[in-house]
Amino acid sequence: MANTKPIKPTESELEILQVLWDRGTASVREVHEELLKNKEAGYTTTLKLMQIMHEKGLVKRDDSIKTHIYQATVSKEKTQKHLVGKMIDTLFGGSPTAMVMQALGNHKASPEELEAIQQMLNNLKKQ
Amino acid sequence: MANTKPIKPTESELEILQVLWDRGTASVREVHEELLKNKEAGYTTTLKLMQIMHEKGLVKRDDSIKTHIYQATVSKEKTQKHLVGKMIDTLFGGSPTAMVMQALGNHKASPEELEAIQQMLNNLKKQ
DNA sequence: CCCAATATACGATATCTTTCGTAACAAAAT
DNA sequence: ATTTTGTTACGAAAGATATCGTATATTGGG
Repeated sequence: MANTKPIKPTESELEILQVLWDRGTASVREVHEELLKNKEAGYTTTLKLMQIMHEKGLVKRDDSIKTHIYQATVSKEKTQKHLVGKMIDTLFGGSPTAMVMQALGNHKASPEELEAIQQMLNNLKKQ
Repeated sequence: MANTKPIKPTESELEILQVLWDRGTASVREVHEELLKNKEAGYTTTLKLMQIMHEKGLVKRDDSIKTHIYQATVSKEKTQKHLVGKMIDTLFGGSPTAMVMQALGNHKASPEELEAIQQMLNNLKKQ
C-alpha cells in the first residue's frame, strides 16, 4: 500500500516541478522561459533535465506531437510532505513544532495568515 | 555586516553537524560511533567528510593533540533558519504560512506543543 | 625497545547532478 | 525547393558528493 518510491527530486528538478505544478502541463520551452526569470541556463540543459526526470518517472509526457508536453507525476503536496518530514527529522530532532516555531519566528507572515494558522490550531486542539 | 558565506551543508555533513551540535565537541571516533547507530559507514569515510568540512570552514578543530577534537563553527539556529528559508522559497512559493500549515497538518504535535505555538502566534499578532 | 592499536593524510574511484555542444529531424517560411 | 527555425536525442565533460584502501605517524603497553 505504502508508496515504495521515496523520490527525492534534486534542486533543479524541484524548480521544474514548480512550474509544472503551477501550469499543469507545459512544453520544455515554456518551462525554460519560466526558469529564465530566476536564473541563467541553456535550453538544452532544461531539456536534458526534463528527459532525465522522465526516465526517473518524476514526469510523464505526451510525445505524440513534435513538441512534447510534460506533466508532473508526483503531487506537490506529497513532495512537500516528504521533504518537510525529512527536514523535521534531520534538522529539528523530529519535532514539527520546533520547525514551526522557527519558521514563524524568522519569516514574516501577514495578520491574515497568522489568523489562518490560528484557525488551524483551534481545529487541531478540538480533536 | 551580512554574513557572506551561504552555508549549505550536504546531507552527510548535516548528520555530522547534528552530533557536534549535540555534544559541543567530539572526536572523529565519537562522531563516527554516533553515526553508526543510524547507518552503515566506514571510519575513514567519516574522517574524510570531517576533513572536508574543516576545509570548508563548517567546523574547527583542536589538532594540538593526536586525536583531533572537532567543533561546529556554524550554529544550529542559523543553519535551520537558512535551510527553512530556502525550503519556503523553493517549495512553498515564498509563503512561510503555507509551510507551517503543511507541517501542522501532516505531522502530529502534542497539545502542549500546540499551546506553545498558540502563545507565539499571540505575541506575533500583538506586534 | 618493539609491537599493536589508533589516528590522520591522501589519493583513487564511484556515483550523482548539472551543463552544454552537436547532430538529426520536422515544420514553417521564403 | 531551399533555408530558417524550433525541436528532440545523445554523448561528453565538469562539479560535487560519498566511499574506501593504503600509507604514515603517534602513542601506550608489554
